[in-house]
Amino acid sequence: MTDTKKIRVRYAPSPTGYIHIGNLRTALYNYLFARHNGGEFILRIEDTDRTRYIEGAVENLIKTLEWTGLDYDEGPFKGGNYGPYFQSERLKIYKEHSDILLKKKKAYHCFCTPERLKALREEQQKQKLNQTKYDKHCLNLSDDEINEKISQGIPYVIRLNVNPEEKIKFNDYIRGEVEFSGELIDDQILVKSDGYPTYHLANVIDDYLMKVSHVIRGEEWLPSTPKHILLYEAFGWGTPVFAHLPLLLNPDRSKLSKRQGDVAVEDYRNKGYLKEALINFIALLGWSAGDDKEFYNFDELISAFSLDRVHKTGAIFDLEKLNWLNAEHLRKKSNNELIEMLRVGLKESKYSGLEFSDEYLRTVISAMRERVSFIKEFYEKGFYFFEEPDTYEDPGVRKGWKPHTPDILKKFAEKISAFENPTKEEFEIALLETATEMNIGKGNIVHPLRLAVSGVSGGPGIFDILSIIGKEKTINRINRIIEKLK
RNA sequence: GCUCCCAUCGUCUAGGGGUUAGGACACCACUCUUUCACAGUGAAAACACGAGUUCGAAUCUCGUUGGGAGCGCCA
Repeated sequence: MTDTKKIRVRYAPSPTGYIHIGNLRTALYNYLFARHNGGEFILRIEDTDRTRYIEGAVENLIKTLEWTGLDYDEGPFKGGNYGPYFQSERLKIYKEHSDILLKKKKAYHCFCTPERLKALREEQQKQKLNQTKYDKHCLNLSDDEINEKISQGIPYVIRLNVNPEEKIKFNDYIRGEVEFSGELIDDQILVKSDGYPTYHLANVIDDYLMKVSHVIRGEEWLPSTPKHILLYEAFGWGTPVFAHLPLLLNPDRSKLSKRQGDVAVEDYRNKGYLKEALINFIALLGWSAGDDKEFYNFDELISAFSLDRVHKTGAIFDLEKLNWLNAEHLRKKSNNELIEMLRVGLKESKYSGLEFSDEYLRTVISAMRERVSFIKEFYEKGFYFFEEPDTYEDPGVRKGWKPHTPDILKKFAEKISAFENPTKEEFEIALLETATEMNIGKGNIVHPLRLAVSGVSGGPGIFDILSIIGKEKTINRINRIIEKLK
């Protein structure tokens, strides 16, 4: 196997407890890129911050990822040839590699206390220096001094030794050539005093060892990419292709954040968004195939996706369009699929104690499917299919309810009593006859009748509603509204 | 503040030297429907600004302005 040319990408989240919607987009683009090109998609857990350990976060992350359908080829609980896939289990590897850097003098021990560092930063800020960065205070410690301090148990970190003279240039797949001056780059901490690597070190080592060909990540990493390049160079390794994705934005164009709405994938899941809609939507936030197609299923995305057509501008996460897409995807579902989904929703609703036949739900679905964007709307907008209306929408009452309306409705109730189990057509006949015999327009019956059976003034065709709820309930509800509006 | 990135309707975007600057969401109107929705039709809505290159810039170059991100023993 000529592994070297194989496309391998990774999604490398840190286990914060949930997946940020922006991270899902990053994961999706990695996934689509891999699948489109017959490459591999790796999941790696970046859990090197012990202070942020959250119980169950990884499981939750994987569960959410599974829900979205982004299946990975290598990763936690699945394995692969380049594991382990938890960074916390790769400490030995990082140690070996930081030793190499130390030996090559590309990195050095630093014994400065956090207090000194803080004071240094403040001093530099006060002097209005362009950049606050480490002053290489510990760079020239002799081997003896270093060993002495280590044996005394003085905590230390390992820093990258950056040559300020150097210019770092690289070619970003999405942005083209980007150049940084070495004098602005800090002597980045590579290994923390607890012995754990920082993101920068671990990320570079893992991407190299895992043979990652393309690093596709958010734009927020662009400024620290030179550090990573320097690291690849220090090890004498070639660099992967970097592709920095545009950010997902709040409505005020700042980076998408909690403060301004839901950012966790599970929030959207809990709100009843379809994974198909969410995936479709975020795929289009920063990428387009170049045509007018907007509705995609998963396979269509895989075949249409190309990194070349990812653009550079951040995109606002616009709920309106997501809602529309959700409705579109929902309407594409078969009745049987919708029955299943509706049953799940019903079980979590206030109607959980009630029993409904598939046949009943099917009729409700046909009546409502053009009117809903979410599953829950079947029983929220169409509550009158599941319970008696208790209140009556006010504009409907004021506009349609006249003094003689109760008589009209009573007449209609009489008419339908004559039928055993009236069909939609028979309900219609009953209404027609009522109108003729009382010499009134149909509207005088239709609207109050709708109000009586549903409590609201909008919804499916009146005869659809009547035939779904049936004769008994219709008559009961007519009597009830007459009583209530007396 | 410094570094880097970015700039087409309100939003997502197409278009990359010659276009009536196209589509979608949202909004509005009309049609259909005695309701609501769906659908259809239509309206309104954008190349941030200034120079330069060119016969000709939304498109190429530079600058300005604006926005964003990053500057941690977080990732």
